[in-house]
Amino acid sequence: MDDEAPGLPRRPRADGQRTRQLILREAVSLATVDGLEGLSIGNLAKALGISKSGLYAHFGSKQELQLATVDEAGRIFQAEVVEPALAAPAGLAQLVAVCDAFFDHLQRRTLPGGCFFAGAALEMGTRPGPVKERVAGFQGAFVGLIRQFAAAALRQQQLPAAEDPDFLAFELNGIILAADTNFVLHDDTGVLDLARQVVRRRLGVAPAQLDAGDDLR
Amino acid sequence: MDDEAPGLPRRPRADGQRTRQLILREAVSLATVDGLEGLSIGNLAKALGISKSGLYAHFGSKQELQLATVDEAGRIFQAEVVEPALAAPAGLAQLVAVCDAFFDHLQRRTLPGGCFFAGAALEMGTRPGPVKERVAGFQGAFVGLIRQFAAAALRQQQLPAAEDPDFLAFELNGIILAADTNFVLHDDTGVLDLARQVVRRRLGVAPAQLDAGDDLR
DNA sequence: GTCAATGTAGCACGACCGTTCGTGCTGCCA
DNA sequence: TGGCAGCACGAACGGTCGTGCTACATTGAC
Repeated sequence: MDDEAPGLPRRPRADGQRTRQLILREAVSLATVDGLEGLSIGNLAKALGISKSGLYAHFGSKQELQLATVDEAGRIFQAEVVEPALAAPAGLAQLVAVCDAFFDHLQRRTLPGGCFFAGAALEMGTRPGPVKERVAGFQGAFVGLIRQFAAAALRQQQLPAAEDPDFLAFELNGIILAADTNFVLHDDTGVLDLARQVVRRRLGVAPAQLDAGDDLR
Repeated sequence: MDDEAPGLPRRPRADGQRTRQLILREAVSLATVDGLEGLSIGNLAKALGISKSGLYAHFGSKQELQLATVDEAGRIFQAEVVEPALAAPAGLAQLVAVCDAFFDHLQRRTLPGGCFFAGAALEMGTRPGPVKERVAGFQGAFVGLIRQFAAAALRQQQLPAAEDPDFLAFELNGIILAADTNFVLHDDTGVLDLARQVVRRRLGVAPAQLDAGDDLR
């Protein structure tokens, strides 16, 4: 992931890495609003209160900044969506949990422009290069995770035997994308409630208590 | 749709309207690659072999160009997706037809960057203004159309009575978005075959003959 | 405590952005 | 057929883009 050319012994200082981390957090946020390509060095530096060249010292080029931003977005997604799902019991519950974690992730508004990867996938899909490949890698890994959950649920006979893990993963990924698109477009949390119900109805589990015990407002 | 400020009696010439049409077609194509915001006057003019100012005579501002581009994309979508679906018999067949028409639309590669509205919705969702509103209008109308088809199929008892038109429209819209995202990202027509199967399995109709009689290559 | 490495700033560059201007050319209607 | 509005052009505006360069401040290791 964070490979470095071994010929250049770059030994970053402690505060430098802290600044780099702050830059990347802000970069992920801005990228969900302006896009990964529309993310500009000047805007990013202004939002952080540092100079363009000060920022530029951390990343040799805009493409390196984009790659590091994708990785940072992956870390956030891992912490906010994947890990909560992995904490759920394997099988059908995990399948529901990963969708709910995604909807919670949106509702929490960690990122101002919705899901980073949904936007980045459509934006970079038409721009071949290492950035697109990295985005595609994360997206493919996530769909693979859902398929893995679905296969486990099938093995535990918590789903009809006629179900197909690939089909199911495709559908659930679609529900997730539809939720993100409609949420971003209409800024209405009711979309997320609808999505939660759709997931449960599709998987044949009992509807959740949407108003009990969640402090997501 | 094509409203004009009534204070200025603009009486366009025939060749002017033809040029304007050529500009908009190219604008829609470029926008699916560079995004609606990344679409630049200079690039568009260069692609058309005309000057920036010559192009600018047709649209007073970039926003007007964007609005007209969204409308043109809507016309293309209407002709390529909606009208073929409307030609199918009402009910379940229409529900399948609208999805198939969308997948065909992608496979035909009318636009180089996949579905215009899928990209525009995610891109403009974070940018309030008239352009976002117009995109949201088209997107909402399309989901409404799917729901209408679903309701008709339910009325004709071609679907289980437990199905809900809103839920179904949400799911099918999701399948469509997943198909577009994966197709754009991986440039693999196999994704579209998978999507066609997913739709049929979900709706409980017989699998299509994917290789018989379609000249889509 | 010294010193080299690292972090940040300021400045400037060429290119491109959206936009405006002045100026011809030309299809259309009176 | 004359006149005029629509069309297209080249040039230029102020800004911002990504990207370099140099200079100074800060830091960590010896």
